[in-house]
Amino acid sequence: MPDIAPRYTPTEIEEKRLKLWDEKKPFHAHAGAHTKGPYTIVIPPPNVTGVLHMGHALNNTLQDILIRYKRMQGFDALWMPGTDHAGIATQNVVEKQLVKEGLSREILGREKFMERLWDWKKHHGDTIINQLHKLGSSCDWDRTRFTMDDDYSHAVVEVFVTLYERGLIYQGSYIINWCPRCQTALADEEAEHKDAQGNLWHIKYPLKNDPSNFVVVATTRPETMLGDTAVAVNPKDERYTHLIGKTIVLPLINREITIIADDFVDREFGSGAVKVTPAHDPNDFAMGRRHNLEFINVMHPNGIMNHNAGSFNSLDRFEARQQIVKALEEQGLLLKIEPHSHAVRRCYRCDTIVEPYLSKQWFVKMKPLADKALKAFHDGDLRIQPKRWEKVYENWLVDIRDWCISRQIWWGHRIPVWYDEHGNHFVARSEVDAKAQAKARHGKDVMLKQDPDVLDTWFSSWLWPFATLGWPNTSADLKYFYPTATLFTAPEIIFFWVARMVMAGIEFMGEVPFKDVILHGTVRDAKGRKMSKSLGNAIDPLEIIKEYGADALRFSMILNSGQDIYISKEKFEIGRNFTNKLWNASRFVMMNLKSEAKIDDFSQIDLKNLDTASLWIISRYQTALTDVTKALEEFRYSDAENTLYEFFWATYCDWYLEMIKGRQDDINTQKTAYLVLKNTLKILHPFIPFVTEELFSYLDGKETLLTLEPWPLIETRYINTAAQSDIGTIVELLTAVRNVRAQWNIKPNEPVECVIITSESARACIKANEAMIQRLVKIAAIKYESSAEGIKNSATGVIGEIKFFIPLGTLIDVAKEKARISAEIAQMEKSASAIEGRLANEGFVQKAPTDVIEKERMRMQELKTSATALKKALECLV
RNA sequence: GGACCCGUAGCUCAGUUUGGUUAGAGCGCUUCCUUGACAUGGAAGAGGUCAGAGGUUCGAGUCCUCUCGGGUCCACCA
Repeated sequence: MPDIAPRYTPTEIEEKRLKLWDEKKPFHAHAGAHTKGPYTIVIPPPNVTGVLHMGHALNNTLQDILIRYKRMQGFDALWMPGTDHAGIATQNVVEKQLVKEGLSREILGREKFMERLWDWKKHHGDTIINQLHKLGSSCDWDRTRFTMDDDYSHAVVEVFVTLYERGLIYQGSYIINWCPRCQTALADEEAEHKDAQGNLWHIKYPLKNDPSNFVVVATTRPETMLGDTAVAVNPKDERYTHLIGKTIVLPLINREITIIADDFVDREFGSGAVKVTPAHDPNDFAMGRRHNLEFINVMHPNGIMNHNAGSFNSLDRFEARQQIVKALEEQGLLLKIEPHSHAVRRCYRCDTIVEPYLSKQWFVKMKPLADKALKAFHDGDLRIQPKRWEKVYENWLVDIRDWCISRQIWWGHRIPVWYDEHGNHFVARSEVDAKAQAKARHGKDVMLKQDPDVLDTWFSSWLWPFATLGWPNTSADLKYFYPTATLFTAPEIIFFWVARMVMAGIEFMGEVPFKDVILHGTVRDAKGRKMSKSLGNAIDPLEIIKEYGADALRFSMILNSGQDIYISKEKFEIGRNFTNKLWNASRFVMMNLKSEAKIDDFSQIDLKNLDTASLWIISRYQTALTDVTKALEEFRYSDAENTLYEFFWATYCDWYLEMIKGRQDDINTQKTAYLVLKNTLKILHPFIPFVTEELFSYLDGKETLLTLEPWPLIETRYINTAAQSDIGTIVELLTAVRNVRAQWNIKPNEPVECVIITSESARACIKANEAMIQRLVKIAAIKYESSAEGIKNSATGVIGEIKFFIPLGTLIDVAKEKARISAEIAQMEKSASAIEGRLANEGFVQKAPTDVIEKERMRMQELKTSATALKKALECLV
């Protein structure tokens, strides 16, 4: 192996690593390869239309950290990758292309259009997968699935048919959310509420028998009045009781409608009378059913008024609105226009205002599914983090409404339903099955036509955790790797995806699809705005990778992640600087490293002859490892990185490597520096996989696939414990400094660095005064042994022994130092008297718990003695 | 209209669950330093009425109420 290159070039080494990983396939998971069992996660499948954005980068980095960690722990760690066909989104993209060519899907016809879509998928659909790959995601790439793969589609059909057979899928005419631009039905979740400034138009509806009298109705959508088939009032509303049953002549088209009474009507709102348009409003639809009203549809699916609109036929719905208002005004039927802000539903894909529209669609009956998902949650089969999202999940399931799953587009899973010429439907797994059913029904072969619609995208994604493993076929993999362990995703899709996956998992696998759901924040710019292309504030992850490296991208992002993540380009310098530091420190350790120093285990270090700084770093390393492991177990990745950043940079580099300069010939020191670095690289690997593996391979002297290396063991014997105080040690320590100065001939104003090993009892006291002592004598590190046995194992075997080495050249200003210490003494005395005051307070003594009082008393004692000791210490400074 | 989250140093956040040391960290900033691992570096330092008001308490960043500011999710009053 050649030496580590003097300069760190992320792009180069990342390419090299990716190539190696593609070749060796270390991410491939075999059922039963390891004793620890399976650990599965599935990727939230990105859309095939997508290009990598920061949200993906975050989501996938989190998953990669988890799965690499689990792999190193010895699990059969499977990360299932794949993409979603994203029905409407993808169809829109291709339709836009067609427009450029002067074509449309109607011109092309279904078959040709589908070809174009598959073509598009083939050439662009894997873009995002390649980009995730670049990020270092350790997915089992050979298993990459697509929601429209043959076997996956098979699963979708199976689910549809099974649910139908279980009575959980039905067809019906209802008011659904209709996007006039995409010309398809949308689920409730796909029609987003957005506030809009509109008007409330108050319109006079004349009575038939008394045309000079009116009922006033208010509406935000005047164009729908053409489809009115009643006016409703509250039965308890005295203003109107005499009018119930009377006839009204609907203005503009002079159709006669009746005044009905319905409890739904709010007497307080508007005029207290409501126009009823059963074909264009969900409430009115319900009223229409209750009162057997006529359903008059006044619009074409594209939002253009139809023949029922009389003279407004062929106008766009918003144009019609204006014309109608104008006409009403001219006829003196417009009472007033009131500004009114309300929420309007818009298509989540194209932002077009959604029209409540009456049509025949397929629905999933959600209540029975939701109840099971709720029960699983209440039974603790499912945990959601952060906890505040639990309620969101719960509420949605409690108030759940049926799910409209048919879409009037072509890109997607065709609904497995066939119709005969009478309109009877046959739900079947295949056309052959459907034909057989029809034959049984009619006693002869009949012509069947398949439903032209396709299924909602989420009707396939909700099967993702098990359909990717081959369901409905029972494979060994499915049995072994299901259920998955943890799901990392964005809170936006709790309803769309998470809750529905839980339902499908329980319904078809009899088990929740994952134990833990971790919902992470949104990536925002420095000003807190969502990153989006349209705002122009998006930072392209690929650009960051190119400039700083994927490791830097990953590291910076996770380090920055709080609830939401605020990112600007400069933030990525932290990651770049850190990886660069890692590189240089490794170079330093490798300089003049003897080959026998290349060890794998701490037991190969002769602790008895080890310098104290090395003992200290081993202990600090063990502490860091413990903290990081704990943080990883609790999904606190930002904390884990912080610990590592601190440990490696501030502790290992700034202190330890500086301290051992000059004694690097010592084989034990070399061993320690080497092994601690090597293990730190391991611990850092899940976070920054490229640079750690590259450096590890240099250190190891051979190509190593770090993700297959075992996670380092926590060796508690190297970890120090806390204890009580022994103020004498400080005095002893400071006196010793004087002696050492004399012995080593160091000038009085020249500070020295030292590491001490001391008894457990001195810890608290030294700890409390560490800052001051460091200034005074530069205590680099303190090693504590907590028991007699520990002391026996320690390098010196002597309690309270103080070792000094490495005089520093930096001068300090003694007078300034004295002033500082005096200030500290004053501070301590102040604190002590504050506690004294508290202890003198009757209320405190009477009401505070005794252990608190005891603690306070001890603290005051400590402060007092510390202050005394420091006063003595001042005398040391000549 | 309902529910939730956030407000702590110039910036990003810990700390609040269970009230009890002198409220912490990183970045940034200031000053100084560098000829051999690293200026993508090293050392030292300044910087906070814990959004505001009131309450509970011997004691509040932490618990309660309200106000202000920022954000998110849900929602069929036309």
